[in-house]
Parts: sequence; structure tokens; C-alpha cells
Amino acid sequence: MSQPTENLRVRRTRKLLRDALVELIEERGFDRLTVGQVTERAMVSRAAFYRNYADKYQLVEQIFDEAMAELLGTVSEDAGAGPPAAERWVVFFEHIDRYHRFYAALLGAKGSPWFAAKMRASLTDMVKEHLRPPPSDSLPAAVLGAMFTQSITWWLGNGRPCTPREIATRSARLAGAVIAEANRPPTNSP
Amino acid sequence: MSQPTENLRVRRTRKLLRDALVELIEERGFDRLTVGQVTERAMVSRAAFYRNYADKYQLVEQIFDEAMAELLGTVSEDAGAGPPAAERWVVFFEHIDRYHRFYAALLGAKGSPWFAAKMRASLTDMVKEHLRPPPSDSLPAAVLGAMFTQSITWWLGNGRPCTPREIATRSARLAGAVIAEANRPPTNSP
DNA sequence: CCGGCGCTGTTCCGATCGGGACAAGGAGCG
DNA sequence: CGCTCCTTGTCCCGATCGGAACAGCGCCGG
Repeated sequence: MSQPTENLRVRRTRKLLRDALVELIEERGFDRLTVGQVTERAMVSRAAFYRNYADKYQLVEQIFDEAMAELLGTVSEDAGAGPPAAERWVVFFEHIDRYHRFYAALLGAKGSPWFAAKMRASLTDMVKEHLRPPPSDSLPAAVLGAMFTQSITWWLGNGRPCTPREIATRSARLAGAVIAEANRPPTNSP
Repeated sequence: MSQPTENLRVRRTRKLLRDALVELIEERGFDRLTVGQVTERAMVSRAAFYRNYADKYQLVEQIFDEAMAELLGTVSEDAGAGPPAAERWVVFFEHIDRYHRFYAALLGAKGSPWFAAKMRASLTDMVKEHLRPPPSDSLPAAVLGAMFTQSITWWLGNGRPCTPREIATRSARLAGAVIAEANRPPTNSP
């Protein structure tokens, strides 16, 4: 491949930087941490950081992108067309579960509104892509993206009080109500 | 110094190897793990391992030696002659507390009798050095070393059910009984 | 007995990294 | 305004590391 990520040193450097990032978000918050603090915690030179990432935002983005790529791989590898729609959300929340420290840190009180917006946008895209039938309009898709983001935030912020399957079912049920309402023909009275 | 340990890379390599070692002892036991397994877990090359250590035993020894050096530094820095004898054991168990994963792994069921013997020998030396009055003979010193080792093993094996101060006090009390008995003039009847 | 297999410990070369320096810019302060 | 201090992003060189190969050894099964 063009840029072999196979190299042990760069994989290790990135892993150390990721773990340090999550730790420091939990401790000090995302906007209050510097590249130098992350590299010091990770026992990595600042130069090595900049060899891998442009800034701390790109570090977050790459973790997120790889996580999403892994998620999409999991969804599509199960079968040709993937699992049925209901099971798909279970797989999704199991994915959130695996990366819960990362998501909890960035969506929590010490996280970043920048990342929350990124998450909403990404989930809105997923809704447009994977929801059957797809939302009729852009507004319901955006609202559903925000709903799922909030479900995740609630779930992680309360220490995951139920199983991935349960939170997936409850979230899907709430989403179903919105979809039904959005697909109703417009009327003036209830 | 001749070989500056200041270098970030060697410090990082050693830390990764140590953490991986403790994890693998907890999982598989000390005698059942190979150098290759440790380096793989640590994300470090086997060559880097052998640059720092001769074998897995020396890895353990260096962790232990540095921990002991840090302990002796703590004991002697508090005052010119160090803290009073009773307080010294508290400091000692607080040290065990800091490294509890390491000691628990190596002294526990999946640890190594080789390390337990090393620990007893080291504690026997400490008893000879720091106990006032010093044991009259080599036998009581060895017995006291084994007693303290067992106190540590019990404390760690039961998940540290009491504070370092409490286990220190209880251990010192038991040791006191042995010392008193050892110092009694020899008689034939009670 | 032999052959495969896994682990050990060593060696080499090229790749990556750490240390340190640098200019540039922003924030706080008097 | 100037001044200090911190952070950013980039560069270089020498140090360390990863990858891979190698012989040697013990272990196990046939």
C-alpha cells in the first residue's frame, strides 16, 4: 500500500497518543489541553505527533474515522446486504460500547461542541444511508441524527445503565415516532 | 552518568515492557510467558527487549531493584536518620501499595517461587539493616523476612482489605513477638 | 532415532523517533 | 505600548528502534 500503517512504531505512537488524549480529556477537558501535554503523557516527542497529525482536532478525527470505518466493516461483513434494520442499531451501540471511553470523554461535559456537531452530522448521514424508509426530507434526518447523538450522550453520561441492545431498542422506538410523524400527510388539525 | 536513563525512548520501552509483563503474569503466570509474548503486548520489538534486558528474570529484577531504590530513598530523605522505626514500616507498606499490581502478580498464585525467594532475601536484609535492636542471629532474621513476605502476600492476595498503616502495625506487632522470644535467655522450662 | 516446531539470543540495515533549535503568534500584564 | 511566557508548527541530526534473518537449543510426536 502507499502508506503502510503496518509499521509497529507508528501504530504504537498513535495508540499512545490516543490513550493519552482520552486521559487528558477526562482530566482537563478537550479545549484546555495542548499538544505538548498529550505528547508528554504519551511519552512521545512533539515532533512525532506532528509527523502523524496536523493538530489535536485531526487526532480526534482519525480515531473517529477509523472507528466509523470499523463499524461500517462490521455492519457489512455479516451478510451481503448486512443485518436487518433493527439489528443494525444493536451493532451500532455495541460499537459505541467498545469505544465508550473515547466517546464519553468527547461528548461529556469536558468534551467539545465541535465533536458533538461532528457526531450529529455523521449520524445524520448514517440515518439517510441506512434507515428504511429513508427520511422524506433533510429536516427529519437532521433531527434524528441529533436524537441518536443524545441517546449516546445520555447512555454514556449515566455510566451505560442498560445493555447496548436495550438502548438500541429504546432509541429506535423513539426514532420510529419521529419518522411516522414526518411521513404523515400535512393536515391543519389533529 | 555513564548511561543516561534520561532518554525518553528507553524509558518508554521499559515502561511498556513492564506494564505488559504485569498484565501477562496476571493472565498466564510468570513461568508460562515468553519474551515474544511480552514484546508483542508491549508493542516493542524483541530486539529492543534484549537491548535492555538479558531475559525475563532480569526484567523483573530491574523493576524490583528500582522500586527498592526508590523505597530506600523515601525512607532516608524524610530526615537525616530517617523516620522512627514504627513509621518506617508504614512507609514500606505504602511503597508496596504503590506497586501493588507488580507485587501481587509475582507473589500470587501465578507468580514465581523464584521471586518469592528473592523477596524474602531482600526483606531479611532489610530486617538486619533497619530493625532496632537487630536480631541476635541469622535464623530470626530469616524468619522475620519470611513473615513480612507472607504479610505482604496475604494483604495483596486479599485485595488489600486494610490500610497500609494497619497492615504495617499488625505485622510489626507479630514481628515483635518473634524478636522478644529470640532475645530471651535460653531456659529449659517455661 | 529423526524431523518439525517454537523459543532464545544475536546481528545487521534502513526507518522512525527524540532532542533541540527556530520563527511566529497569541494571551496576560504593567 | 513593550515585555514575558506559552504554544504552535517545522526542521535537522544523531540515537534508538523495527524487521528479518540466523544458528542454537529443548520438546514433542512419529
